[in-house]
Amino acid sequence: MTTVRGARERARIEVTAAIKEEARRRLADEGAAKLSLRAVARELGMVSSALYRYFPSRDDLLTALIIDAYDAIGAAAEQAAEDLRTEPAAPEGSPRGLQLRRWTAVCAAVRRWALAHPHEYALIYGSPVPGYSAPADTIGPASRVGRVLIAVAQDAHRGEGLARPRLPGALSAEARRIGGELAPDLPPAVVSALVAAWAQLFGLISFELFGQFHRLVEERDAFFAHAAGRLGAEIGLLEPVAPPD
Amino acid sequence: MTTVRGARERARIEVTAAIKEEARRRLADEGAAKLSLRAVARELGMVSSALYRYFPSRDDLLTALIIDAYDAIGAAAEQAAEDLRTEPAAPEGSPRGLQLRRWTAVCAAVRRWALAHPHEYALIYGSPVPGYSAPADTIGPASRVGRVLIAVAQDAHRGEGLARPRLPGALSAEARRIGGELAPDLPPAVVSALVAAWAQLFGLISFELFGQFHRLVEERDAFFAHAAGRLGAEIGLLEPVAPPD
DNA sequence: CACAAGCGAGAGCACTGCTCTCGAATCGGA
DNA sequence: TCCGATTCGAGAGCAGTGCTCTCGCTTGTG
Repeated sequence: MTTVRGARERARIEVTAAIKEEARRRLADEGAAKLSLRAVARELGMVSSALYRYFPSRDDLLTALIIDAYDAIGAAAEQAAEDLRTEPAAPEGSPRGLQLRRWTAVCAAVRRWALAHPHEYALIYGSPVPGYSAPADTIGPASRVGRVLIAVAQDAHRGEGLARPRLPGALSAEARRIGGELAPDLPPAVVSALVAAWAQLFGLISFELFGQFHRLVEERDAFFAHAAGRLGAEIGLLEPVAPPD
Repeated sequence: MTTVRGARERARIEVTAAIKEEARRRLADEGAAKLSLRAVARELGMVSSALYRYFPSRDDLLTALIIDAYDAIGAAAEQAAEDLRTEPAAPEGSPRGLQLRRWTAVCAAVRRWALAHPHEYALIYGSPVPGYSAPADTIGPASRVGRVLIAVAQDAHRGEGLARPRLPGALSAEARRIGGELAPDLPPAVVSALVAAWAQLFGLISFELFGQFHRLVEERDAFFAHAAGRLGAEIGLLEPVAPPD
């Protein structure tokens, strides 16, 4: 990619990384709202004004953290999808069963990352920060998880097809437009269901993480796994055999 | 309820209301993170220290706003459910169809309130504020929307029943526990689906409100209506007639 | 080698949440 | 009616914040 030209540039990269690292640490301790540039600088043994050589404002630091967080949660999702790209050991289970397992595995990986990095998750999927509107740099990384979900749906569709009821007229055109850019091979009904499932997935995670399930849902792993499976069913990833009775 | 005893108490109530009103105004302008007690006090023509007679800290002011917001969005949901308690004009449509319409109407009302009060919505369903853990006063108001969703499901179940596939073992006991407190008459599978649908509903709303649908979903009313209908189907609120082919 | 660019340090400004003290207004009981 | 107690607004003050500007020192480049 970009090559390091000299000692100055190398130092700049290292200091930038150290600032983000320390900021992430303080973020995990006290949350985004209490994250202060001065405290980060103090902890790094530099004076606050020096930090402005690396990030022009507090919002720019937060933006960098947001991009990193999107990348990290996207990488977790991609890794989970990659791990199940081919049938592992057990030979039983149809290809469609495999894609459903992939789907729930991706959902579980996203949730796992969120539980492990609650404040970074809140940074990207909680309320947008003060008067802050996402700059263009974030939209790429922000779509990584969505792209993984699309890829799983595409693999399943290439396998044996995803059947969904057709959509109301207005939505059908909309779904065709969305699908045209992201997944031209998928039926509009699947595209529409995918977008909804994508949002709903983060609804489940956010409610768990932000305390709405407090004293309500206890068996959270099982609850989430089941709900993720239902989301998969909603986009057409059905279990191969429907158990009779 | 509580009666006003004298001029002092009446003044206190009025000033408290004025502070919250002004705080809400500034909240809508600049978001929760930039809401400052001093600015509120300044706008009200009082000195900042005087404001502490009414709210011991900034977090307490935010807590009051949170409770009000939960109450407002809960009231919006309750109103929508009440409006459709009995079949309006059109006589066609089975009772189950009515409950599905009630369900989507409640979802739409919640979304409408969120779109009209984005910052207040972010306050309650966005990231929890700085190191702030919800005090006990909020859990009552926080559950109003959920209770409305439960009530619609209960009315539908009393009508002609809600059929849901049974749950995996671990979840069945969990759903029975949850249902025991909130809706003893509902089958565990419905309870479980309700909790998931509740979280997923706010996933849809949050993604729209927090900009994740930017340049992705354009026909948002139609998209949401359809997704809310699918959520209703997920708890067993099926359309009376399944269109063949 | 000289010039320019990058960098850290320090001072400073306007702002914040919050505390404390001090009078004035108000209330309740005798 | 009066008087002590409570409540309240005003002001000063403290520690902390984001951010700017200036001043030298260091480092890379022509």
